[in-house]
Amino acid sequence: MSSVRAIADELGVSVATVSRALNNHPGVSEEMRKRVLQTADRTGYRPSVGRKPTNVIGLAYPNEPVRADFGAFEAVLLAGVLEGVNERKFDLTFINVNRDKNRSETYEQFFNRKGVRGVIVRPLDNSGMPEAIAADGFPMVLVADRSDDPRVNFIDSDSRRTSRQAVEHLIGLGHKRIGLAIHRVADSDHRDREAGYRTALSGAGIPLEESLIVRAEASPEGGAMMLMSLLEQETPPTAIYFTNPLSTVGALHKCLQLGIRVPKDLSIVGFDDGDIRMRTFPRFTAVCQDAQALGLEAARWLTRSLTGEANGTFREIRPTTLAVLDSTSFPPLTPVRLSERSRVVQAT
Amino acid sequence: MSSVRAIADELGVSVATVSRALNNHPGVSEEMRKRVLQTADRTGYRPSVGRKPTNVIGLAYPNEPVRADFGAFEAVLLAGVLEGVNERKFDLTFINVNRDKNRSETYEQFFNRKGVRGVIVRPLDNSGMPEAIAADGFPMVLVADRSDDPRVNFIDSDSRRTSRQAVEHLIGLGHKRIGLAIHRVADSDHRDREAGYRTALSGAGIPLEESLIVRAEASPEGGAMMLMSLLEQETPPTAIYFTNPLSTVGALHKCLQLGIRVPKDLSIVGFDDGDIRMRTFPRFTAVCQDAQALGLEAARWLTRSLTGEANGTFREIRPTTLAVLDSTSFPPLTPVRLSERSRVVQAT
DNA sequence: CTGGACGCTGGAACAGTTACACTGGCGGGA
DNA sequence: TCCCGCCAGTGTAACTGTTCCAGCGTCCAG
Repeated sequence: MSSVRAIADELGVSVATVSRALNNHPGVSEEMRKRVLQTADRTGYRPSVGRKPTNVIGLAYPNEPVRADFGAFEAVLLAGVLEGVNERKFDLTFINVNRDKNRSETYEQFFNRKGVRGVIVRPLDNSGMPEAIAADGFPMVLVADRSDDPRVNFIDSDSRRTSRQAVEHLIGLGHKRIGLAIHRVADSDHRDREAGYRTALSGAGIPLEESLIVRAEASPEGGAMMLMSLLEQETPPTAIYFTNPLSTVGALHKCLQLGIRVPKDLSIVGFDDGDIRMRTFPRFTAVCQDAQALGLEAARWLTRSLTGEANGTFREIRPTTLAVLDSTSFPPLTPVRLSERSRVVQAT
Repeated sequence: MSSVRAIADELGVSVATVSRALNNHPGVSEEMRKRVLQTADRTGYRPSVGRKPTNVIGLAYPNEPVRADFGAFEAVLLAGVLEGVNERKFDLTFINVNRDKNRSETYEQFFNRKGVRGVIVRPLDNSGMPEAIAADGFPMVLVADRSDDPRVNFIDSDSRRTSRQAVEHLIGLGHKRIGLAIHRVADSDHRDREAGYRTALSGAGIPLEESLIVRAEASPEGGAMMLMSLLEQETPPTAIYFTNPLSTVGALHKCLQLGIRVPKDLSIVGFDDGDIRMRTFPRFTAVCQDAQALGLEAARWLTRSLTGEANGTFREIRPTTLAVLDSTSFPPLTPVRLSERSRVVQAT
């Protein structure tokens, strides 16, 4: 293991210069900084202040500032992560990567500077950050997403299979026209859910109609909008799969408002990260993702990996489950259709 | 500012002994540890590893492990705290006090060892922890609770006044029998809400009936239970104040299940930390606490205090607000009463 | 009585950071 | 042209705290 003094000796400079270069302090030339960083990287330098080991892992958010709309999913995920790090008596700290990371430092240097031994990465966009961290050789695990890069450890849930089951459940009840209400941005989760939907339809020989697929924000308002937009069509669907908890809640709320009886008039399958499906009326049939388990297992593996109890790469895809509750039933004799003025009318 | 070497010189011992004593390492006599700690306390010892300043504040939870039932309130509060620490480019780390704090070390030593410059304290019981931290002189702010100790900085919201307004709102609509559904453990929040209820009733000259006050867990199930228990009474209330978001959600859900029309058959006032009141059916009239602002202002003050932009003590009581939505109306001609078998019947 | 185990302590070497001094190049004014 | 001052860049040394290993005394078993 190299030290600032080893690096200083090798380059023929002083430890002060090395320290300044490593910490992005002013007063050191760009040329010298580059040489120091190269040597540090090559010799595998890790700072160890006073040799004291610190048992902290970071929760790395790429976006700044950390999302204000701290939704249910994030909260449940966090609860799992906290439980997981607690098992090995690690601490958890939030790290705002975009805010603090210097352009010229590697991820390994950045996280070392932050004093964490490993990171749980929660990406919100396609930044390539997980791959870059893994390439730097820093202990990491990506949570609630996946990567093709073989160096990236991750845990994700696959909602494709269960999404297919959910739609097949609707088909089995007799539904022929099934809508899909999906998040506007197509991350891997929502691609899975759409793929499951398409597979179920084609498996049952039901022709796919692009007009039955609508997109909006993953919010209650978005859910209400997608519901309306589907039910205002000429021949509306008799069942809808909402691929997101918040949009499901919004749609169910709108149904109560409009007097649409679920599941008598319309069947709804939703998506659930926690237990929201139990709190709506009616309780809704849902594709369920155990967000807490995702965070728990990610933190567990990372901490065990750091204590030497685990090794190798970690690539886990957890299945989701289908919970059939009260929002799905047989299709109505006459499907519900909304007029332009958002009033309930009977379809012809 | 003293250092381990200064303490060692003063006591005539070695720095190794001082370091061991300060970090609760084995291999140092209890007598020696006590002397070292006394001297450290007296000279105002603060560790500064390599003189590197660290801008981290801790979120101190007294209970272990950190609550698994990470509810909406905690999540919203945390979102505010994260936003607040972000403003001054501080980091946030979770600190599990019961898990890590050694019995023989002071809070100041403990937090210094953890590497945080200040703490936001979120107590879940009457542990006396906030007072002890303040007595140690460590920068702290208590959030979502208050203390009589003049050294304790805190931010809390006062739901007493608005609770009174809420009940007066019901009285103004013509309600005479108003139930109170309250959390089983009487923390300062729930004491406020009960006090507001009592004040409103006595102000309107309505005699208080203890049978109209019921207590249960702050959960959807608890809310449903309290609803049932109130509506099964001989002369049930025509309006109920649920002092907690989750119990309100549970009660409204139960009403939909039982066919009780809110607000036509029964008026309900709830409590909201975020925007849950907008997601239920009907949207419920609520005493609203801005949990995000609580966390935001706590973090803001603490970080500003650490950067020298603020000083003095911080004691803020934020008012709650009454949001009148769709769950409150005039009392019904014949109040709803539930039989023992939980079926809707008409009261005589 | 003696040897080993053990508890406690100190010396020294280690980790990284930073105040201060120094050097050399550059520009501007006499 | 020359000299002074400034400034960027670097080194020296002093500082922070931690830990390995040796030493010293005590106590107990053989």
